[in-house]
Amino acid sequence: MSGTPSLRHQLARELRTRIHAGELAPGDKLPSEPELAHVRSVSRSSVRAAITLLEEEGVVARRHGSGTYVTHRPALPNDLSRNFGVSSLISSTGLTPGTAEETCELVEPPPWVALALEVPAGTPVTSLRRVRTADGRRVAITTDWCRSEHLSPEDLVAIGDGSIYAALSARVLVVHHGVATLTPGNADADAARRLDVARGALLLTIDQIDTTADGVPVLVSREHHLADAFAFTVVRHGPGAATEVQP
Amino acid sequence: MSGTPSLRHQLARELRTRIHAGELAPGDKLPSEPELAHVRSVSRSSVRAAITLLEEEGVVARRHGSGTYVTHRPALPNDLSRNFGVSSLISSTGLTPGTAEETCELVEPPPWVALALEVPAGTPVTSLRRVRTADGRRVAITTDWCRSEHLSPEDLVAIGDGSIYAALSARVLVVHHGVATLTPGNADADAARRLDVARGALLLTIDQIDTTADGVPVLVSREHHLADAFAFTVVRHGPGAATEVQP
DNA sequence: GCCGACGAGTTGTCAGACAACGTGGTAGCG
DNA sequence: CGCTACCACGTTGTCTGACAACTCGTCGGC
Repeated sequence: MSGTPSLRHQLARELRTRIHAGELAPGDKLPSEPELAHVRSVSRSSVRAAITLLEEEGVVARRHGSGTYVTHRPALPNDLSRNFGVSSLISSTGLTPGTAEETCELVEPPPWVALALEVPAGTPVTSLRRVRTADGRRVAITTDWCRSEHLSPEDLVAIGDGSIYAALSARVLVVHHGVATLTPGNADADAARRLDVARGALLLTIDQIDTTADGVPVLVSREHHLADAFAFTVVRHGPGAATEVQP
Repeated sequence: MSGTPSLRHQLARELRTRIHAGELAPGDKLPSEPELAHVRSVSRSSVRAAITLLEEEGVVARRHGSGTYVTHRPALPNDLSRNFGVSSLISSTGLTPGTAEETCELVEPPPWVALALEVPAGTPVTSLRRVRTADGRRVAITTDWCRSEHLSPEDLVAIGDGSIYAALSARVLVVHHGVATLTPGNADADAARRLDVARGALLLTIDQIDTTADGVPVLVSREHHLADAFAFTVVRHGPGAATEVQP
């Protein structure tokens, strides 16, 4: 697919890395656009486009006539607006991710999953069920479903610890974005046993539908997280800046 | 403060409205950049900058040499990445928002709130505590804290049903973004009484710190939502597109 | 019928210019 | 000495025009 990302995305990525690396601290002023353009030997248009990306991400803020500044923004532990897997979620806290009780099979999905995957009810789909651990402690139950013609159970066992996203990308099914729904819940008997906690323990459930840029759903997942194992955060923009809902 | 938003933001807003209004359906191709520029009598640069904003929001996707297309994206009931108040959250579901048990006073905040507001522990701050209703049903408990020099208790009772954000904006304290943390929980005795539910009922708690573009914290809030009253969703981008965490 | 080349249309990048705005310094005034 | 008004400079915002890179339908040759 798209071999090289566009120039502005490369530039944005460079700047983002420099900022996150601490080279540019919050409140610092970025070099001026003409200067950045000269240093990298690109046009000012491209630099501007790149900075616009970062601005929309909330990483920097522009001030007309003054300069562009790195915004004061806390390092978010687990930014929900980014689509990471559970493994990177765990390793980002410094713990070692692991897997227990992995089950990979062809199953008849729950109705809501069939609906999300746009397959007729009753159609068998590939399912991957795992209990995830952090430094050995059981912290989450995850279930992934995808259409059997996209990934077969054999494909899944082959990838092992690799990301499902990577496996899908190899099949030209690049996940563009996912829509997640969050609901609190209590552990039922089965979940309590798998997670090795008392029945009724607090869980945060994340149901998610991942789709390509064309709107084709490729992956549906349900994750039950132990409430005290993670803190989920999200940056919320606005309120005035954008978005009004209409009836 | 910034009287007029920059041209590209105006253009982006227009396009966004047209798309959300259904004038441009998912999958549709936008008019070409030169055409949009000509129709609105602005330069192509500004149109490009506007579309770049929408692209980063995930509303449209560009394809080099082909065109710009509206992405397939479901209408999200309550997009967490947007910073709306509880009132608009309720009214967006078609119900009528209301308030019960409103308390507005000067209090000594919990330590985490004092920390977030960057005031010495023990400093009295303005606090607004409300039980929110939807069509009369009690659905959420919200508590807002802000520094007393920003908004006094008298200011708050004056605004009545108006938004706190609006009151802050009038004081040149424009909220740029907020960072929210989500945790599941069970209703304690007090919460159960206020919400008129059984003790132990499932709640979703949202702790949020709103700051200006300069990183000045202006509003801290804690909201306890009845789990079955709302569904919170968030769009998650990636995974490949952006963001790699580094140690 | 199939395949390759072509061309119109679109986005991506470049270059240079001027306008709008903030900021700091400086000269003038009280 | 302190304060204010003004001005020059740097930075971002927008405009104009051009060309490169790419997509996709079409048309001609085989």
